Amino acid sequence: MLSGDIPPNQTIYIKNINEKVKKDELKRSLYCLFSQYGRILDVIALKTPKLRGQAWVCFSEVTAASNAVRQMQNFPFYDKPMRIQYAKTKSDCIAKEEGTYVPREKKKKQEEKGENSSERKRRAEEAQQSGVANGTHSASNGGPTASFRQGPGAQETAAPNNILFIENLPHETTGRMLEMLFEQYPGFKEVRLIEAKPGIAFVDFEDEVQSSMAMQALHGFKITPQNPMIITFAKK
DNA sequence: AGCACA
Repeated sequence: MLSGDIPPNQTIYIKNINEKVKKDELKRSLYCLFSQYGRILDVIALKTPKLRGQAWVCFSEVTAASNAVRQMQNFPFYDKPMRIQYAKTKSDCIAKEEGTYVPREKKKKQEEKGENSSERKRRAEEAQQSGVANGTHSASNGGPTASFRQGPGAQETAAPNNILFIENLPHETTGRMLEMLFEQYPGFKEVRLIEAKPGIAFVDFEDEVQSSMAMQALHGFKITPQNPMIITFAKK
């Protein structure tokens, strides 16, 4: 097995993360970056001496984790190549979804089975609330959603050009986050956030062919479940 | 390098 002899897991373990980035920003960026592979149940990052520079991203499907491990391997994230493996153990959020979550008691190894059933029932009830920014939509599997529609009656659309206009961004979106999404595509030049208008941005590419590629790939990408990116060509 | 669930 290429990924260090660890069997596939719904959760990926990421190391070699730039330790300078704040925990909260880190979680958001990871969520942003990895939700192209599937639904994310939780993102875990701790800054304790033992755990800084590492993170866990829990997917609802193992296949999503597998694609993420392969395709994002060595991805330059905050200037450091990510090292990605499957997690060694099952995440709590996954166990909760399955109704098999048992709160760890001490420093013991986690037990596989043998808990009393009232505990189990109580846990299963809590299983519906998961972490971070998740949603109950089904789309967003195997890549950014590409729901392209240019309805009639919509406002006039600008001719293809090298500048993309991004709307419907969560107000917390940072330039860094957008950079990480768009710089994957050839010809990327820069992201411009508009101070006065949160929720929108411009992204410059070398030419309109390259901007089109990025648009097709990222239109509808959900930064949060409520925020599919709307991408059009900027009006010149 | 380091595998947790504040």
